[in-house]
Amino acid sequence: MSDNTSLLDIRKMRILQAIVDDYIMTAAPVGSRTVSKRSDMGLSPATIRNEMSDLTELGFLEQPHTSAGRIPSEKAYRLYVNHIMDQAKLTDDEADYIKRHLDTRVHEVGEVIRQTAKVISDMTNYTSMVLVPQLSSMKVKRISLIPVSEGSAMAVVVTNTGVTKNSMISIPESLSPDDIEKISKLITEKLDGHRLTDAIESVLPAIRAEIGEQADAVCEMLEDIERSMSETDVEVVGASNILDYPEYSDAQKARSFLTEVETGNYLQQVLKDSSDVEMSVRIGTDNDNPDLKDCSVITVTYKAGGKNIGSMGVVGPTRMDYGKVMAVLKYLSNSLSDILSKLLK
Amino acid sequence: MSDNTSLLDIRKMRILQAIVDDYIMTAAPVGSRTVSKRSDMGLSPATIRNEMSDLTELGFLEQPHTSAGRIPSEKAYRLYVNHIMDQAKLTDDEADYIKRHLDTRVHEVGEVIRQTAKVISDMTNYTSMVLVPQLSSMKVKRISLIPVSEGSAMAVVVTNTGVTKNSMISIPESLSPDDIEKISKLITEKLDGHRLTDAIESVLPAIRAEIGEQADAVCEMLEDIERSMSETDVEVVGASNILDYPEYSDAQKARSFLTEVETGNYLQQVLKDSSDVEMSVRIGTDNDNPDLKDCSVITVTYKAGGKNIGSMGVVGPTRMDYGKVMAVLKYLSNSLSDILSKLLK
DNA sequence: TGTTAGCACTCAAGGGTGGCGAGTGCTAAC
DNA sequence: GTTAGCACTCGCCACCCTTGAGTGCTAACA
Repeated sequence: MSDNTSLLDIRKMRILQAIVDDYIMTAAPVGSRTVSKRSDMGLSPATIRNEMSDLTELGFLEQPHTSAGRIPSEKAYRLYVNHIMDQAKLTDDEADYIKRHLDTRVHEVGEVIRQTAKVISDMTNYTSMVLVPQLSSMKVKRISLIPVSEGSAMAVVVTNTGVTKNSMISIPESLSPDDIEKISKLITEKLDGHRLTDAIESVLPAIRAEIGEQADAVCEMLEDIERSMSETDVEVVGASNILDYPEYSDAQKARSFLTEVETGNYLQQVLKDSSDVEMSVRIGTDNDNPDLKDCSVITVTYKAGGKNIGSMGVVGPTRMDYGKVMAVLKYLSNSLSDILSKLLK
Repeated sequence: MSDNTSLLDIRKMRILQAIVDDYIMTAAPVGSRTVSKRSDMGLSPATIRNEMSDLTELGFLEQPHTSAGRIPSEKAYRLYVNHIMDQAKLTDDEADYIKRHLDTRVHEVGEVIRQTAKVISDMTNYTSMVLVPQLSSMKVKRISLIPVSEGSAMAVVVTNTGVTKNSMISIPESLSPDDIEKISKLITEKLDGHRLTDAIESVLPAIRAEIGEQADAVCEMLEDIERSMSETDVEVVGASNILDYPEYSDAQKARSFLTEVETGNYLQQVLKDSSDVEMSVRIGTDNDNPDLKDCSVITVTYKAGGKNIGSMGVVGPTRMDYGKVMAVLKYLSNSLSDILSKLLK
């Protein structure tokens, strides 16, 4: 991958940068004259043409048809992101915008997540997505069971970091509300400090010892809780932004993008898969999802208390303003981590 | 409104019906020949033309340009929905589809709501929305406060119908977890059988009498709970379906529709406003929202235990298959009411 | 040897033209 | 009251031509 660098001399790199930069702005094939006109280039169109011809041969550029300009290939975007691109910094205005819109007084995790997704989407004008903090890696502080009706209860799990999640579970009819309260206390006591995923193996024996008769029922409940807690939620904002980009002016293309985003399965998987790499960039067919073959997905992680607890990202056309998006995501990763670290203290 | 009926003789009505039916199917202006060819009409194009000319004068039809056919006006859709349209019944296949896809074994309200929204959208191919059951009209059975971290707790409200809702609230630092548990028991006891909205006026004095010192803090908490509980959630599915209709092939139009649906404020308001009329139909500019001026919104209510507890509906182009949508919604209103009545018993 | 000017060539996009067909309104006859 | 006939309108489409942006190649130049 990084061998690519040695394949290209500095001039080719600069020309490729010019082409990618221009194409990201305009979505129109870039011609030699356009590149040559860039003040800092100092080469005639003819020379540029020769270089562009080489770049095409090397697989970095493509030609929609003979007499059109060139457009960058996926390979070009990868090189661009890894070696060429200017690392953008946010302007003061942009940093300001984030500060004003991430309200640190909000005291609910879900609300902060939604705000963050909104800010990402507003600043980049692409589709943003934020995974809500994952419980699986955290330690349980408390599990409350609240009787709701015959045969059902709400389970609320609170972790040591203060992240909460709740879900309805079914309970055996044989358990009275009092029993439930007792069990609720008991499992909180036993699970305190353990991961939920370890619950069944490590803690159940102890529970079984104390409540012989109902043990099976409790075991089932715990499994139920564990199952529902491992379900992930993801907040998606700005899906319709895609319609601002001419490559999606075709209703059919837009439709398949939006359907994919609406169901969200693939993107959720990407966020989960990337939740341990600080920043990941998937360009075009890196996404093994045909509906997103002309899209790029960039993700970053966020932390609380120094530990990764979730990830967030952006989906947009392959012709994406990588510099800007990466800068925004990096900045917001820090902001969100700060806020959550305080919030979940 | 129903005066319109007397303005039109039966033949005009039948012609108008033919035109609306055809336009709903094809989205193309309907000409006199097309109407005449309908087997049951038995009139020549020329006669139809005369009638169409009258209908245009009366404001039921519009002409995009001289030599095009006619398209129905909003006024025509209103007449069509109220007096002309054949009341469609679902086919056996469709009823079957619903039975198979509304899994009655699911025991969580939220999940049932999501399924319902999905089914509506799949069957109609428009955008569906379902308001989750509203607590405001129900009586409280239990309020649990679960300490999460210093200064914050999760409040879980359970109503007598078994609907639950939870939210984070902030609590005074001075309250210990034990205090919270005590208060949780106390307010459950006092509020049992009351509406949450009455809580503060009717119940607080009693609470105040029992816990003098912390009463203000508790009062604030209750207000906080009440506020967050009155927030409504709405499940929206199938927004991208709009791209299947040629009137939204223009990216700009599609964009404004999708943005409006994505933020959801207006539609949420409509659902809330219509939560006491069995079925409501808003056609075009009935929606005082410029982004939806070419859309129609149809809503129905659903019940549990004989009482309206929420509403759901469909948004789509004004050229909407009203008969089908109304049939689907009516059927699903019953199904959902049945399921919820059992679920929330 | 690298750079550049010149030139012939390609091809998409845009504008103009004309025919086609769906539709209308009017009139006159049944 | 209904209908056939007819002249007229106008959007759509296919066709053609022009334009212009862009290319590749070649030959000359530093």
